Amino acid sequence: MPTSDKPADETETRTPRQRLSPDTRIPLILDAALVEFSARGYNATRIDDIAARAGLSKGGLYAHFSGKDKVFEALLKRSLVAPVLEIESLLDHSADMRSLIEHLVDLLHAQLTNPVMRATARLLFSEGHRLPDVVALWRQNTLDAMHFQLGVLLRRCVAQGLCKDSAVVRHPWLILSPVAHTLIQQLAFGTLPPKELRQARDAHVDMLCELLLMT
Amino acid sequence: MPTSDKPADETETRTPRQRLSPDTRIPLILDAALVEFSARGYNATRIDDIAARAGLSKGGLYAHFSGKDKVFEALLKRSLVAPVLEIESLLDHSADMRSLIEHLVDLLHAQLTNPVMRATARLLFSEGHRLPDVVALWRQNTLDAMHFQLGVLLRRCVAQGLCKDSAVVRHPWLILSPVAHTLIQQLAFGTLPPKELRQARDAHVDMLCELLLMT
DNA sequence: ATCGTTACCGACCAACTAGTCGTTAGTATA
DNA sequence: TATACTAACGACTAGTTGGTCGGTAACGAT
Repeated sequence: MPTSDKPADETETRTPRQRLSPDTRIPLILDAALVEFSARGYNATRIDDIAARAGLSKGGLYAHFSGKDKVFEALLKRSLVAPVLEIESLLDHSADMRSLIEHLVDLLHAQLTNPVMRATARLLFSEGHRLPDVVALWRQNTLDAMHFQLGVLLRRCVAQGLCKDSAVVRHPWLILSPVAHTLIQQLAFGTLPPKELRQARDAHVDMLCELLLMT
Repeated sequence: MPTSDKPADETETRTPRQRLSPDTRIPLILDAALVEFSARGYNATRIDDIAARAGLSKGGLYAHFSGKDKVFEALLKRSLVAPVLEIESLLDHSADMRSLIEHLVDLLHAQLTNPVMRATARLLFSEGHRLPDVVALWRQNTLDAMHFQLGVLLRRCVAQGLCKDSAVVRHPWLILSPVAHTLIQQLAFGTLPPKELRQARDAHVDMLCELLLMT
């Protein structure tokens, strides 16, 4: 029996070589980068780790991206396109104000439990200063757009006599703020138990009902 | 004129050697570490940078701390002792509910504009996972304590007939949440212009008045 | 003055890692 | 099957940085 050309006790699975087109490989790399970057931050993440998770070697990765920072940039830019809030789906409930509020809060909290969104948010806060223009773009496309849409929606409800003209109608970001609080807790303390999340959701609904519902 | 023993164009001020007692040097090191860590994150910060900002060399720094992680730990632990909210100062205003609310919101927003607090918060979110026990301690000492104190205060106001029994009385964290929203914006987008900060403050007051004031 | 203590210096080392590049091997086309 | 193309490999380089250590100098005590 000939001795193998590799040490015989190699238990690792040596996937021979997987050749993929850039269109399928690049998303794999970005998925891997999201996991690695958000787990350890930009500097502590090694290119080799991203490459390994994406199923290729560092050299292979450099065939698709010219540097670590380019991977990071592409990663954040990809997350720009995701719509955060589909206001349209709220219109189905616009007859009953309470169910509209509940649906809205549920939509917001669903974002909180989305791991991809959480990872992106963590990167945005801790490493966003590397790409100020991308962050500014995200602010426009996501945060400001959300505030605007909420404002339009609520003012229409007021005009239709469905709800009171409250401070949160004039300042729609107040509606989002309880979610910001929960997000901060999740970033600082890790995932919250479902019970606490449900309580946060209910408290949020209570407050909005108190502010908006006609007595 | 004899040539100096150093290159003549050395413009840097070579402070000969400043010998300080640990009691005065260590705070200097932690101050420097807060600036450096919060500006660039844990991994991107070099020991030499902290040392230079603290006015000594790397070797000198290692006379006080046995490693980079120990500096970081001492830094976060120091910030634990700072009281975040002096509930007592609110009691002076407890006669007039509106002025109590305004004073409370002003206290919270003052924290937001405190650069030390902002830097600590940034570190807590982006690098807190390195020291989970310190973070847990911070949660107990600061966040939970604040929620508790707010709850006590508000329930007393309700009992005295000063304000309504609102959702925010049952869930005091809702009162803090607009501040969380502003904090997130500051972390992601840098310092906000004073005008926006004032608008956020006013909106916050408006909402709380709407929720709490007897009509 | 001298002596002991210790905060501090700075050259050095060892480990780590971003990025390079000549080579290898899948895949498509003829 | 032969050939061209290119995704992928992996050993290597160059630069960076956490940590060490023998020595130096400031300061208090006698």
